[in-house]
Amino acid sequence: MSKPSRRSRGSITVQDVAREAGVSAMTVSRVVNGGTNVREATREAVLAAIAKLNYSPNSAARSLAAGEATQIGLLYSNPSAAYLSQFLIGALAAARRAGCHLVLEACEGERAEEQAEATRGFVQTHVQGVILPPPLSESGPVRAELEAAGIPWVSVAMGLPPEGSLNVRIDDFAAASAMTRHLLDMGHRHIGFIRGNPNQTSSAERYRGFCAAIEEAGLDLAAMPVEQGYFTFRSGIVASEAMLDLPKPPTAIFASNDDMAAAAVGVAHRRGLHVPQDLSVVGFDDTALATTMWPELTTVRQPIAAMAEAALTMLLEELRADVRTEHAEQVLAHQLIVRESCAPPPAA
Amino acid sequence: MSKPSRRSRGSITVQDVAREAGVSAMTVSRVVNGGTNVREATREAVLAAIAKLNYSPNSAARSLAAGEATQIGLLYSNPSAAYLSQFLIGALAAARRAGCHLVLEACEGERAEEQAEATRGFVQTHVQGVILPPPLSESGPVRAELEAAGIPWVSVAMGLPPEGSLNVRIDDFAAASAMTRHLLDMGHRHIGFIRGNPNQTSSAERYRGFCAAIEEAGLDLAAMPVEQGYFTFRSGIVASEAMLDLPKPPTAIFASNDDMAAAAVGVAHRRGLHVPQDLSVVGFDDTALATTMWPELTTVRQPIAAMAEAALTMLLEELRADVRTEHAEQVLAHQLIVRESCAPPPAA
DNA sequence: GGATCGCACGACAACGTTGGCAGAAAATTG
DNA sequence: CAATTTTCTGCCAACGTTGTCGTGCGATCC
Repeated sequence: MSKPSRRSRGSITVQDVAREAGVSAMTVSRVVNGGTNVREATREAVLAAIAKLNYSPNSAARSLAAGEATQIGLLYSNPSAAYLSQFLIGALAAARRAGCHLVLEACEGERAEEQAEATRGFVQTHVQGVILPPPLSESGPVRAELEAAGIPWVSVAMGLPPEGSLNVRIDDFAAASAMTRHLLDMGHRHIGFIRGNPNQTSSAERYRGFCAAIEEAGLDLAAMPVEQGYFTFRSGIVASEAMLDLPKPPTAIFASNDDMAAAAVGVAHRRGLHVPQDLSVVGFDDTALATTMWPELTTVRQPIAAMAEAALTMLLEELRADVRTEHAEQVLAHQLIVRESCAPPPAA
Repeated sequence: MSKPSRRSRGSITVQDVAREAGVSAMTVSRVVNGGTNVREATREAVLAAIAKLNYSPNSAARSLAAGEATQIGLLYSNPSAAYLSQFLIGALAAARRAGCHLVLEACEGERAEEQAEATRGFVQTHVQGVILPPPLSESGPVRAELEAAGIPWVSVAMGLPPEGSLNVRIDDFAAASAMTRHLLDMGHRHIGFIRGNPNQTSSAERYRGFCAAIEEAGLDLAAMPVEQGYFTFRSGIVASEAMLDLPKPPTAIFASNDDMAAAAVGVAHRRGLHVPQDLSVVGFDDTALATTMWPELTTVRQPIAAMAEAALTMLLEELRADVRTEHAEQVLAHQLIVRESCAPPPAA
């Protein structure tokens, strides 16, 4: 007579599987994780038992026993909603696989003190590591605070990460020059560039990529109109207005992100310019905005979810290896997404 | 000489706190959770010890010992990115508090078989409950599959949830009539309405709210132009074109969501109409889009994150109480957000 | 004033898994 | 074929918490 345990959830445990397969619980555990040093016949028996009982390991027990990191912080700010949701999807997938919890903290303000404050929230909640999506990946106060607390972090999507930091990114430089070449290939010779917020190194890298492609084509960089933007829709309006007010406006505008590109399209429309017939506009990021406008935007896609996954994985590896690794950097592939906002320049 | 445990993470445990406070571990546990049957003096001693040692409970151990639900599914589809990110933020906050994991599953397709397939993914991963944000909250196949597997679920943001279901929502009817009254108060007497996707009951509720406000004002409902939309930007373009092609176009357009409202603004601009001077446009949802357009959109804000939190909390309560509760419904407050896309009708 | 009650608290076991070790089995070698 | 190595497997304890039950103590009730 086995009296049912007081707190039985009726779930299948390693013990059940072990009994079914005629082995010990430890062997089941070995098969489930990695599975070194298990005879093939044994492994198959265990796998069969797992399949038969439809066993799935209890992640709480697992992380308790293994003593692994369970709380990973994610500090976000100024969330381009589209970016954030993709990022969370990727991070959650990796977190579940690793059996760890994601702790979100919002950091709205731009001020150093606000950022430091939000970071201290993490220190108090005992997160073992932190993921920093842009733009906080570049925040001095945040990083100083983490450094002081001895909490490792991974920066995501920095343009030019400092040596010795953990980071995941795309090659902003290469992506921006590829996009510029796309415009050049279409025949544009007078291309305006709207820069991104200078508080992010990716802005500089994108600009550098633009410049490199222009010069490589043998054109005069100084002749290209360049305006300063701040990644916001509003700043894109100001920049585009300035650019189209020029005596000789460009035939194409390359905005450093989609929001500013959308602004450029809006400004053009209000001036009676048709996009892309009269003016080509391209963006960067491929957020949801790129397809909720007309015409749909030619842009650069970042593999956001994959970057978040990579960041979390990298962070966990760092935490598992108790020795501080010197430098881990991962550069993921970007993709040029050609849609309808771009055409050869008007014949005139 | 206490020899350090082999797997010590050096973290503070209940034992440490208990020693510090001169009580037993169990008492610490009681203080931390609820804390019934603890003398005030003891409680204070424990709290002091907790503060001193900066203790925070290990959630893995907690959920293991308490045997609580640890995997909650979240099936999303067609994510308006802004909606999804807000939703995830809320769900994650609640999940962490409860110490449970969020399991995401994407369901892209519209077809019944695809939806059933995605749902079966949950059944196999042993999630104990599922949260269904719109539009899947209304999906027959998904619900049938969950019903068959005996997995409880919570629907979020249905317009008119069926009796006996767990759900969290806002009052779409009231929100839509409030918005309509806002337009009426501004002096509009000829208001066009773009309906939402008929596969969601919230579409019908919003339309009902519009109708009620119109009739309450003593106006002729039949004189108001109504077009069918599908919550997409594209469908909004088609509907707005049709509406503005009318011999007597409306002075205001009420779109059932922000995407379609953005489309209406775009169409107006291309026709040389100024928003809001020549045409007022209002939306619904207050997604990020509402502020990345010009003029910024007057719309209805749903407390998305709060709804997600409420849904998860409700689901966990349902799971904890092993008896199936009959009916739990929670209606959260919406908010009318007045921005710049709305003005009195032109004097003409 | 003794029996009873209720409250506060502690000891112990259990949750489901994995790490360390030791023992058994198989493979290799002389 | 015996000795030795290597590969495989099982036992026990530990991870940090909470549930159950029992004990001690002061208050309450006749």
